[in-house]
Amino acid sequence: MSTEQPKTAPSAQEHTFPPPTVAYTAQHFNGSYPPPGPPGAYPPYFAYPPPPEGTNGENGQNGAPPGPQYMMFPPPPPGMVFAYNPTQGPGFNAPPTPQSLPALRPKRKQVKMACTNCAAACKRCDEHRPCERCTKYGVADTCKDGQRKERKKGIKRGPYKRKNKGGPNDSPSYGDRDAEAPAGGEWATPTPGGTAAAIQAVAHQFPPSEGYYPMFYPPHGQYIPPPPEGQPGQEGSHGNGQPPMMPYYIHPGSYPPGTYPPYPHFSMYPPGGPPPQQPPHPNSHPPPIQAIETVDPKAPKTINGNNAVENGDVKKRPRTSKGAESKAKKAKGTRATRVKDGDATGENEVEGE
DNA sequence: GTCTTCGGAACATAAATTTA
DNA sequence: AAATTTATGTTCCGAAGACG
Ligand SMILES: [Zn+2]
Ligand SMILES: [Zn+2]
Repeated sequence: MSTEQPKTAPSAQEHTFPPPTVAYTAQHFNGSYPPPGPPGAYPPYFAYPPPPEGTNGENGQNGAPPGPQYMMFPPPPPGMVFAYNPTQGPGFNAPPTPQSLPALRPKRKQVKMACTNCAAACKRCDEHRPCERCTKYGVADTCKDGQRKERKKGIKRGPYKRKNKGGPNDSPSYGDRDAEAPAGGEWATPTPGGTAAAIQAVAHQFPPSEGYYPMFYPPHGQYIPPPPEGQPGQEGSHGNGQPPMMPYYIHPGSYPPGTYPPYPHFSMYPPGGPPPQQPPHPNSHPPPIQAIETVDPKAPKTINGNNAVENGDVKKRPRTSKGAESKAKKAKGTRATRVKDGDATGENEVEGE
């Protein structure tokens, strides 16, 4: 893979599944996905680290990724998610590629230059003058373009790190919206309302950690209820299109050393043991289906699962008193002059008034 | 509840660096 | 020269405060 993020991808063992606060629905998975059970009982997907640099994934032996049934290979294109197990790629052949899905989210567009009022208010502007917002607030007369200051030149930088684009084993990071389609065509577009679209929605809810790719299992199999509490979960195998095709946990510690990625050991239950409670009777009626958007315009920030508020840490914001937006009050100095990092030599000032 | 304010993620893109 | 990476300055999302 390439592209951004200097972060270290967690190992398969370390990977934790996001909590399935499910919104993916049975109807999108032909009625058998997700399997019934308490929240958190099943991971929504499997994730594996990408193949190490310099390997080509031919046989799954030392240093190379294993076959398609275990490894997403070829790795999913950026911002894409495979709807099914890939069945084709270097080192193996089978029916055509699985369906891939377009980037999860469109980029936010912004105007080249916001008017001073909008900039001060940190609100969306448009290219009209007066802009819509100023008109709405009755300050059309003060709707003017701000002035973008010139970037400073002559600043020395350290060496650039190569990002190795287009190498034979290069595959972009999941969520990379800028990646190009592979030679020979475009990314497939999911049928709205179809399984692929549903999976896309799932991917949206559970973005994989950096360096990981999501892998979803289609509901070809039937649901196999978990064994009674205290009993070990049934091991699952797949790859031949056989059931059960449902989420299983990857068990750590069962990897042959020296292989990559380690052939995982599947279980219905997480390494910690079976889920605390029994699911409702599997034959009971499925829960009500809610519609899921293929592309949610406002989902939690970031697609790559970094950033955001760390631990529910809420930080207080100092308040300035009174302000006026709603009327033809006063639009002050542009907040756009805020300087985030105060280490630059250049200084800037609010241009008074 | 509505409205304003603003922290900081997301964007856009020029400058610096590397490569052809 | 072009291609690529990085940094800088910006926009504006979304949620915290203010305020009935
Ligand atoms: Zn405006
Ligand atoms: Zn305006």
